[in-house]
Amino acid sequence: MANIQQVAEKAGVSVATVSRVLNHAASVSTKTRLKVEDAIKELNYEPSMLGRNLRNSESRLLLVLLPSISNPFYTEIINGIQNTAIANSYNILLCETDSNPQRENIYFNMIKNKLADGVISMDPTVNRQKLTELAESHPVILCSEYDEGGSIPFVTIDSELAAYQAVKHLIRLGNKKIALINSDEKFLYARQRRSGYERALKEFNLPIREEWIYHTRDLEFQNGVQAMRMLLELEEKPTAIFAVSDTLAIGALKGINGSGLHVPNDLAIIGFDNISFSNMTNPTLTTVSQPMYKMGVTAANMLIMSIKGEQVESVVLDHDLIIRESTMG
Amino acid sequence: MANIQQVAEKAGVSVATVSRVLNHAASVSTKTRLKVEDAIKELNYEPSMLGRNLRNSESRLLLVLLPSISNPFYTEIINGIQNTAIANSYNILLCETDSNPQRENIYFNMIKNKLADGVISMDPTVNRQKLTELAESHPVILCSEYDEGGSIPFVTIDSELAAYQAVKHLIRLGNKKIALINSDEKFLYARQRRSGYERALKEFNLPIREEWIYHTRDLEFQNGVQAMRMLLELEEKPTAIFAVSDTLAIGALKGINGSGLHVPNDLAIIGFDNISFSNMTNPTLTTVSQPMYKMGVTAANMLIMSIKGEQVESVVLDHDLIIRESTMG
DNA sequence: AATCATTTTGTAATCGATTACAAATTGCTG
DNA sequence: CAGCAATTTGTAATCGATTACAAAATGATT
Repeated sequence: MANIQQVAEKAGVSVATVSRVLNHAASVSTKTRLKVEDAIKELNYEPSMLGRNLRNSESRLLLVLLPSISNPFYTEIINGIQNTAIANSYNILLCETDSNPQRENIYFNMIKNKLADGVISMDPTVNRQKLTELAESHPVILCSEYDEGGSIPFVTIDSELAAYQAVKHLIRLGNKKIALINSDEKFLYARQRRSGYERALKEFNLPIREEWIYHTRDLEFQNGVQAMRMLLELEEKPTAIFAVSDTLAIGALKGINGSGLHVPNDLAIIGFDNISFSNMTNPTLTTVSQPMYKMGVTAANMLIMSIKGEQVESVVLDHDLIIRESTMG
Repeated sequence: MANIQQVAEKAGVSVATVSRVLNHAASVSTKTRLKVEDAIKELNYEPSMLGRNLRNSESRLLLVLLPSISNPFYTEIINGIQNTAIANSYNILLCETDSNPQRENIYFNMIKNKLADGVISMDPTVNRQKLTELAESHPVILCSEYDEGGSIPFVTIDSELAAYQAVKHLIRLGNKKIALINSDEKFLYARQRRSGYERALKEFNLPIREEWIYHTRDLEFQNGVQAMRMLLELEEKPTAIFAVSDTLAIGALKGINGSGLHVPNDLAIIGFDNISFSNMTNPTLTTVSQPMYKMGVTAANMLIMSIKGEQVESVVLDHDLIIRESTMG
């Protein structure tokens, strides 16, 4: 791989001139520009990002932190981020943290070391303290999960309201015994969705029963299967389920199918996220749709503004309740 | 962010000594080492990857190219890659190419520019010519999809054999009319799986009928639904389906369920990949299991060896047929 | 205390780019 | 063609690390 020095020699000019050609500086005569361009082509030269970044302190790379790529929820968000990034001549690097602090550290260092210009974090398990610290000197945006009262700009939806509306939909269908399959309430969205769930129940004077609230360890299908198994063993079984993610809801659906009961006739079920698979289940899954692509676009735009040094405001986007077969009993 | 210069000043030593401490060189006296370590802590210093990489021509970063993160097939492979990388103090960056040559280029440049030390490509649509060119001077490993007769080391399974066995299983169950839902045959795996399908049919003297072979554009669920819709409109309908990916098979399952037919009683179905969803469908899906985690581990090990300058040989791993409800008619 | 071997530290070049400033070239005018 | 302004090009410092080599410090031996 040739370097700028060799190009300069071949073209019979100085490295400064080559650099000017590379950066489309106006002050290069057509004649020398052509000479340099020929040399570049002949040597198959491409400028080193490393040298350039070191000098410029900019990489035009954006980091996207996510806990696990196995959750299809992130797919569309990433598309939105990527398209927006590319439109602004940035590129993205996906970083799977596996909720592992050591890995987080590595990626944080990439930011500190100017290997990347900014970061969008979608990892709810990320170390808040460290992220806040990083955000003091580097551009950081939170996407989907955020910090109440924190200082980092975020883009998200109103989880509480979405949960409230979902549960209200179940109540309107005549359900009085509604279970919640929640994830760990260390996550803000989990607390908010529980709160929306309870608000709806209260509004219709339905009791909030602890045994109908199940907390899963992760968001894998298997956790949903497990949750449903527990709920079906109760003396007083629920007639409807609200799960805080589609993966859990699909697991629950599986659990119900396995027990001989029927969805939606015996049990109605609502998920959250509208992942592509939620439309492939039998029956198809009623779910809350987050504007994932738009979230990605918004987060990327906010980050790019932030890199430019502009102030950015947090954004709350709209959601939709997508009614499908699993609540058409 | 402090630099090595400031640490040296604070500790009252030269930058060389600081660098030696950072790299655990033996020739530093305990006294000065402690001084330097104190200074590092006090200044909250972390070495710049940029400066270091520029000098060392090594980044300890591995690139993983994949066409789309929405395909769950890649999830486990990536886990294998990541764990292996970390065990060897490498890190990985996930690069979604979207089968877009421009994006590919960007990531190829990262390699050329020493922003990353090597690349594992899982993208069957990647530009072979360019990749081969890159592989002449940089470590490259192909994972899953590969090049027949190419020079780049790969890790994969025997797709032809797997398809042959899957179709033979359908034949043994008494099926005589077996359809193939294939993807675009520009992909090697698609040609191989078709070939295995045909070998099984021939062996049992069953006719190969073009109208029972459907080619999809992509591997999305929706493509499977569409394929099934076409197959069910045929005058002579198949009694069994072999789909070259679980996503297609799940889509097909959906298409069958929607038509009032029953799996496995009316139609048996086999997928390919054993993605986590395949166990969540109703009925659960019989499928060919690729040793995805192991593929990831193997590919990463091969790449790391290759970076070290060692010669590596291509590997073909074993697969399994996982028999579930969709073929238990 | 002088000598020499060994250990420890420092100096300065290097990686590949960018850019302020200086220097050279060009073009124009009288 | 001298003189000056405008344009074009080159020189050298810079970003932040590593490391060959030189220099200094330490310790052992006589």
